Amino acid sequence: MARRSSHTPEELRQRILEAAQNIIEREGLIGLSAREIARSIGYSPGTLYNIFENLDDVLLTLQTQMMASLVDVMKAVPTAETPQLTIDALAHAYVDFALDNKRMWNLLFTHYLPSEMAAPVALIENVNIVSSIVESAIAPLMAKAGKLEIEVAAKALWAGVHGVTAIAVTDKGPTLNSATAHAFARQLVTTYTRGLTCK
Amino acid sequence: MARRSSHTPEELRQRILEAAQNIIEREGLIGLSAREIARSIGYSPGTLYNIFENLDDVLLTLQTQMMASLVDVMKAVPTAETPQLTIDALAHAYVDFALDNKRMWNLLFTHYLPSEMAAPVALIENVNIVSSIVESAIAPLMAKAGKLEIEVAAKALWAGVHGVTAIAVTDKGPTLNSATAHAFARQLVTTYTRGLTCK
DNA sequence: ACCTGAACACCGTTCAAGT
DNA sequence: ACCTGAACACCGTTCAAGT
Repeated sequence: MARRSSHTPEELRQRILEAAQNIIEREGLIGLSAREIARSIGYSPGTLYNIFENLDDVLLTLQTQMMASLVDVMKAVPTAETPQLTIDALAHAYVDFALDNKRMWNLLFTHYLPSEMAAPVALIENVNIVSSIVESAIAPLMAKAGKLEIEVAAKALWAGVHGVTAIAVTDKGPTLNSATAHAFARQLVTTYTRGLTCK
Repeated sequence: MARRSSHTPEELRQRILEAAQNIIEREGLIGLSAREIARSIGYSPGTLYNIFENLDDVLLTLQTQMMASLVDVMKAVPTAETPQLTIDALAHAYVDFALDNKRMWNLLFTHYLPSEMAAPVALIENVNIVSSIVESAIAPLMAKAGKLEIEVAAKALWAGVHGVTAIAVTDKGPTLNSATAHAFARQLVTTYTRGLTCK
């Protein structure tokens, strides 16, 4: 039986990705399965494997899309009056993005690829773009520093903001959680940038 | 069949935990299954459920053990000549611990509990102990600050160190990875503490 | 009391066979 | 060309039955 083609391959691709995202949002990674995706779009399990290599490929595609959205959000942050304010705005946008997409954002960092599978180029490229946005924002505070020094300073700070976010989204503690994430990110950014500019 | 009792319940408990840890170290969370644990200790799958509630219970117990080791490591860090050096040593110990136990350390933060299951008290307690160790180390730098202010400053910094570690252990980038983690943690600690003490 | 192993309701993935 | 669905080799978990 077969050849229903009520959907083009691209449509099918999108429906699979949407279905996967909905399942993850609803039940977390534990609830996700190839068969469940197939059920929810009304196709047989085999169809998934005509379009994607396997379930990890679906997840990897979702991660890539997510990272692209993050880059869009970060790029849309306007340059503020001072570098400090720009960095603060970037951190705010980053935390917001994570809080708005907790489960999917988590996916970006918690799903370990089976080692045979390489991360897609687009994903790595976008990680670098996020880095470079922060570097551009931090550079004016480090007039005398070299390129490498700026890169290190930016990456250390951003890893820090990432850590605040990572702990906040788990909502496990009474102190650092979703409700207070922005304040903690600001504390980190403020103190760190003061440390950079202060002798 | 049954009643072999070549092992006491406590022995069995330990063998299950060890087996689980070995599987995770070897194949990651993906390779872990109740049946695989049972096979590797030479018991039937059902036996696992005499000792643990389910597989998540095994994982949670492993997380608790891991967190207890981390606390031991952090407590063993001696107070150095200056608060900055003490904090740096604590960060170094934290990063080292994570690098020495990459997969298990990851477990501490990446395995989402099914929401019906509460984190064990011992686990939460130990998270608080780590916090308080950092707070004690940072307090001398903030003589005029209140208790709450110190807590926020310590938690923000530690979340930052955590973020550096989290990105480093994935070994995905050419810049911030296992080989450079210590340097990035130091950069963060140095700059942040300078920001704290500098007006 | 302790342990088994069959049973149930699931998985991911493949691929011959249908239209 | 596209899709199916049976098949294979797995899961987690339960629980009657055995010693």
